[in-house]
Amino acid sequence: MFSGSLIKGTLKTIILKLLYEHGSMYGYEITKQVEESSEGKLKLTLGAIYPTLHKLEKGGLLSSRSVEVDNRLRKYYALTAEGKKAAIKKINEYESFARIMHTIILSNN
Amino acid sequence: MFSGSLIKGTLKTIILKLLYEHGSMYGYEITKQVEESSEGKLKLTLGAIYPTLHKLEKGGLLSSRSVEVDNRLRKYYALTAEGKKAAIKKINEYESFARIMHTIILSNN
DNA sequence: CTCATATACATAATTTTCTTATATATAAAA
DNA sequence: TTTTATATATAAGAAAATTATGTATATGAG
Repeated sequence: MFSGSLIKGTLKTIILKLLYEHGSMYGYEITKQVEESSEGKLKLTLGAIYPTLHKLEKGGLLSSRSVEVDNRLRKYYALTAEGKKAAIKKINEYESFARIMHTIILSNN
Repeated sequence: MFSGSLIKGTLKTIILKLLYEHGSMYGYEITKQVEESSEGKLKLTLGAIYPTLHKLEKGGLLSSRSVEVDNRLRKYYALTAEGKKAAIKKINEYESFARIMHTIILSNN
């Protein structure tokens, strides 16, 4: 589980990407999905997820609808048209950044 | 130049890695090196570099010596024995994190 | 000769982003 | 019945960066 700080700056990218692929998800589901696809190595904290979802919605990138399941509320989020553009942009930015980090981290000079 | 936030959490790793490969460097040199190897795409701010170098030194990972060159001070930093261990650890952590991000970001499900 | 740019360090104020703690509530399993 | 899982929300605090500011020398352009 990393020293922690590496997750910083990538949370929005992860959320946007997951919603881009899955169509619509709720907060708790996002943490479970990441935990699963990382084989338990990356655990997103809900205290970070929820404020970020709210912020993205306020910024017009997400829309939400609340659904009652088993007497519990679930708030499903989905990308708006603007959100889809932002998702693609963020993913490209991450790829570009990862390439640079690869150059720095894996070079021997 | 990324939305900015992606650099967060990777600064220490970058510094430790560069010092690991170059033996010893000064703050300004680190920013130039990163700018060059990223083809101008990644610019580390000196307002982040200097406090981080001080912090790493205080933490025992770096040692420093000041050298006067052209009537200007240069503060060269190098890894301590502990710093070398930390560098290797940080690099491994980054690689592990990058692998997970790759799984999440580049998957279609 | 002066002004912008480059070199070189340092720190303070602010902002961004995340962690940890707290709160509420239902349901199932031990 | 108490822990674990599901599900959301927010507040306090810490961590890490950006932006702004300050000092100082050197060089090249105009």
